[in-house]
Amino acid sequence: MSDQNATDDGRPGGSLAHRVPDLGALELLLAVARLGSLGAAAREVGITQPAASSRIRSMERQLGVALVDRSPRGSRLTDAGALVTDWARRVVEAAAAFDAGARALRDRRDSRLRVAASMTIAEYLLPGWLLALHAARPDTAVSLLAGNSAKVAELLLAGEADLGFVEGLTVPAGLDSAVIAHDRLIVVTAPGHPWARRRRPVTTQELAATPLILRERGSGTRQVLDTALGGLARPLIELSSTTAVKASAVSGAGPSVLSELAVGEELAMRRLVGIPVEGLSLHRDLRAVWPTGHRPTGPARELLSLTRG
Amino acid sequence: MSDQNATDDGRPGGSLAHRVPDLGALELLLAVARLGSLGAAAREVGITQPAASSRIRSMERQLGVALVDRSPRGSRLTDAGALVTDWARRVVEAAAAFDAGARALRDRRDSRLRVAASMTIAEYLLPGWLLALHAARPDTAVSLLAGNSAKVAELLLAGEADLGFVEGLTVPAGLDSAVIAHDRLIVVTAPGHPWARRRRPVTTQELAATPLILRERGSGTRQVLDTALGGLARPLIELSSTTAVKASAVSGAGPSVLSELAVGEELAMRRLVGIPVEGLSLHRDLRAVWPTGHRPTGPARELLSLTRG
DNA sequence: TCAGGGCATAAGCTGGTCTTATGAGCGACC
DNA sequence: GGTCGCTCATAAGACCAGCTTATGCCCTGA
Repeated sequence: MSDQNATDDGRPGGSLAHRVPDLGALELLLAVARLGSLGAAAREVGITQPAASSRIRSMERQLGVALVDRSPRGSRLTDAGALVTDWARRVVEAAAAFDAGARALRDRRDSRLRVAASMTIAEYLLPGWLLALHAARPDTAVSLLAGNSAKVAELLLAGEADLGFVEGLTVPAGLDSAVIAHDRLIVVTAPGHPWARRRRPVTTQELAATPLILRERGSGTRQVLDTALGGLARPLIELSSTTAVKASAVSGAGPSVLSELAVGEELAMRRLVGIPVEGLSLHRDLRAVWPTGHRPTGPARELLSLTRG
Repeated sequence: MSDQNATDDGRPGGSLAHRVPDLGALELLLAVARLGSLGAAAREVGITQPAASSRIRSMERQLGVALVDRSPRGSRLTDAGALVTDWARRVVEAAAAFDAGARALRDRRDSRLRVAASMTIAEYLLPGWLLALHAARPDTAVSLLAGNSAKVAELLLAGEADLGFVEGLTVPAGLDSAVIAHDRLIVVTAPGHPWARRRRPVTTQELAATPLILRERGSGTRQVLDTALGGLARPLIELSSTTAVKASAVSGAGPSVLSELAVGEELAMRRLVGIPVEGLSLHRDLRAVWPTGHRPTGPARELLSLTRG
C-alpha cells in the first residue's frame, strides 16, 4: 500500500485524499487567515480551540510546510501559508458549488423555485448561480431537474418547473425566452498535438477535413458544429458525454470541439490548448425559458436577474 | 450547534465539510463513473469492495440523492449521479492543484527544478503548470519560492532558482525573458452595483474619477493601473492582498480593478461582474525569466514549453 | 449446472478528531 | 505590581467513521 497505484490519468500514486487536508481543515485555515487567531477561527467553525490547534498542526505536518506564525497575541499566516490558503480557497469554493448543486438536486419537491436546466448549464453555470442566489436570498429553497431541451420544455409546460435554461439554436415551442449569456465552441487539442504549435490559425476547410473527437449526433454541441461547417464534421470517435470527450482529447487522441464552458479548467491547467480557427464563428446563445405569457416572478425573477450580465 | 453560524461571506451555516463528501469519497465516485463497477473502482483507489460499497452508500445518504444504479453486472451512474460526478470532478481538480502546489512548496532543497514566481502567478497559474509537468515528466521534483519581482531576480542571480516567472511592465536587470502569456486588468463590481446594470461602457474619465478598491501603491496591479490612467487612480480603500480586495469588492464596497486571473472564478460564480471600459487597455505581460545568457535547459526548458501557448 | 463477477451484510479493529481540563506566555489596566 | 484577559499548547479519555475479513445472494455465460 505504498504508492503502487498510479491512476491512468497520470496522477501520482497514494490518492489525493491522503495528501490533501480535508475540507474541514481547509475551511479552518481560511477562518484563521481571515480572523487572525486560532481560537476565533475555532469558534467560527464550531469546534474548540485545542481542536483547531491540533488540526492546523497536523495539517502543517501533513504538508511539510509551516502555515501560521503563532504568537501570544494571535496567529498570522506565513508566506507559504498565504499561498496555501489561496489554493485552499479554490478547493473550498469548488466544494461550495458542489454543495449548492447537490442541495438543489435533493430538494425535489416542496421548494419555492423549481429549475429545469440542460446538462451543460446545470453542470457548469447553475451551481454558481445557486450560490449567488443563496447569498442574496438565503431562505429560498431551489430544486433542480436536468435534461435536454425537450425535457426542459416538457417540465415547464406541465407546470413542474418554474424556470428553465437551455442552450442551442432554437427555442422550444410554447416558451418565451431571454438570452442570458453566450457560449462559444472552441477547437482544442492536447498540448502535444501539432496544431498546438503552429502559428497561423487552422482554416475552416482544414477543420472540416480533420477527424474530430465529438459528442454524438443530435447533441447541442454537435448540432452547432455541424451547422457551422455545413454538416461536414468528420468524427474520429463519437462519445456520449462531454466528460468522455474531454478525457479523450486530453489523452491526445486528436482535436475536439467543445464549449468554452466545458474546457475552461482544462485550458487554465494546460491539459488542453485552444486552437484559433479562421473565419468560423461557433457561437450559441444560452437562454432562460418559461411558458409563453407567464413571465417569471418572485424567486424565479430573482434568479433570472442574477444570470444576466 | 444548529446553524447559528452564518459566515460573513454568505455561506449557509453548518460547515461545508459536514455536507460535502470528503475527497476520498469523491475520488471513489469518479473511479466508479469511469470504470462502471464498484469493485473495480475499489481496487483502483486501493480499498476493498465492501468499503467502496459502504462509502458510496453513505455518500448517497448524505446527499439524499441516488448516485449509482447497482446491478448484478455492474454499476452505472444515475442522471443525478452524472451531474454530481461532474461537480465532484471540479473539487478533485482543485485538490490536485492544491497538492501540486503544496508539494513544490515542501521540497525546498534537492529538487531538480527550482522555480521562483511572483505571487499572482504562483497563486493562479503555477499549480496548473506543475500538474501538466507532472503528467509529462512524473519524476521531476519541483520546488517553489514565491516573492515579488525583485525577490525573483535575486534568487535567479544568486543561483538559488533555475527559472522565474514575473508579471509587470519591466524586466529586472540581468535577466533574459520570454513572454508566456498576457494578463488583463478588469474593472469589476458586485452584481448589485449600478455599473453592473448600465449598457454603455464606463469611460476612462469616469473610472479615474471614481474611488476604487485597490491594492497598495507599488503592487504590480496598481502600477499598471496608475500608468494606464496617468497616475490618477483614486483609492476608496487600499488593501495589501488580492484576496482582501476581492472580498471587499464582492461585499459591494465599490468597484475594483483586478487581474482577470484573480477574478475568473468570481465572474463565473457571478459574485463579481466585469464592467466594460472604453478606450483603456489594462494589459500586462507575464514573463518567464532567467539569468542573461543561461538559457533554460532540461526540466526548466520543459516547464517553459508547457507555459507557452 | 457450475464458475465467476457483481453487490450487500455483519462483526470487529483502528485511527483520527473531538471534548474537557489544565498550564504557560504576553499585554493592558487599575 | 498584581490581576484579568487574551493567546496558544498539552494531556487524557470518548466517540465515530471507515477499514478489513468473512460470508451470502444474484445474475450471466460457458
